[in-house]
Amino acid sequence: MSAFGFTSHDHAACISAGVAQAATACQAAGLQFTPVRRRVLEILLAEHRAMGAYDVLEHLRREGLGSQPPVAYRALDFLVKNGFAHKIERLNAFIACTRSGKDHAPVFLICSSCASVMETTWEPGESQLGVAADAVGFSVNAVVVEAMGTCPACRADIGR
Amino acid sequence: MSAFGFTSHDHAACISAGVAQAATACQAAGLQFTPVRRRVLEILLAEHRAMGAYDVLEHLRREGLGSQPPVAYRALDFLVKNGFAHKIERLNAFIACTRSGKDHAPVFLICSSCASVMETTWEPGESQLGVAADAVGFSVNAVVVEAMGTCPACRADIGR
DNA sequence: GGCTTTTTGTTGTCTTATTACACTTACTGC
DNA sequence: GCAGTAAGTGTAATAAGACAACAAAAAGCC
Ligand SMILES: [Zn+2]
Ligand SMILES: [Zn+2]
Ligand SMILES: [Zn+2]
Ligand SMILES: [Zn+2]
Repeated sequence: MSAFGFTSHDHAACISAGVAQAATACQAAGLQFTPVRRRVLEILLAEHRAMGAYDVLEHLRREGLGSQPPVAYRALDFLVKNGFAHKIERLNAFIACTRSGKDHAPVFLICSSCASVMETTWEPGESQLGVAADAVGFSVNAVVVEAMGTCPACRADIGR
Repeated sequence: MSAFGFTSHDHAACISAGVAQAATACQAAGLQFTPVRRRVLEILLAEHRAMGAYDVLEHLRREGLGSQPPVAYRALDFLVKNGFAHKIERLNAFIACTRSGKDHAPVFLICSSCASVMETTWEPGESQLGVAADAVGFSVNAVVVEAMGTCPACRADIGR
């Protein structure tokens, strides 16, 4: 059982679709979707939670796909750079992108109780951010929005 | 020379005002504004840039105010917890708050070329974020918005 | 003064991330 | 197919960032 963001869904399909999507995108862009990279993406997709690089490495180690930190970091860098995963700065952790393919400004809702993460998007242009940036002559490349809070499941637990 | 955010200003006044502001607030709240804490705030205020905990520690060390990491981390934690400074997650670094006192949702414009940071604010409620969070039953406690980009000064340098 | 709470000093350790270099695999042009 | 080049992997070592734990000192309180 798991949650897409916080709502239930067909998670097995969710994983295979994510991998297939990435495979296609790599194909199209002439990128090498190597075994390690594929596996790391699967590992991230397996949980809608942020995982530390060393958590990922632990999986790889058990499967004989690599045992030193750079193996995990390199795969994660690849996934992040090409938009298949995101880094949650606040947690020093990584998560598979659920809107892969589309160019998007991600927003993360992070449960501080169970560490599950939901990804959504926004339009930076519409906000005061764009206005404020323009006003001082700052040109924005990338925006990170991370909201800490409590997910529905954990709120229910607290109430119980 | 320096920049308030990215615009020029009376920086000496900017520092003393920040410290005085914090001193008053601590007084009022019954908090101890100890020498180390004061000094760390001054160090942060001295530059409108994000400084790592170990950068701060280096200053303290030279001034004989402490030499071990916990000294810096404790002072920084105090300042962050009480709203006199913020942590820039993206940089693992800290910056003095320029809107101290007011309860605010900070937004940071971070220059990836020179690491200067400008703080501005927004209204989370008005945005899609609040809407999206409400829709899935997620309750938001704190929001971090960090925009990477290029500040006016660095844009000028590039153009040159 | 005596008691409690807060802050500081210090040691040690843990987590996260990167550098460096040898080696292998994959692509490219012929 | 095969050299030459670019991209990716294996491994060791180390840097950078952060915190737990405990003893000593200082501040607040009665
Ligand atoms: Zn799923
Ligand atoms: Zn939760
Ligand atoms: Zn200033
Ligand atoms: Zn602030």
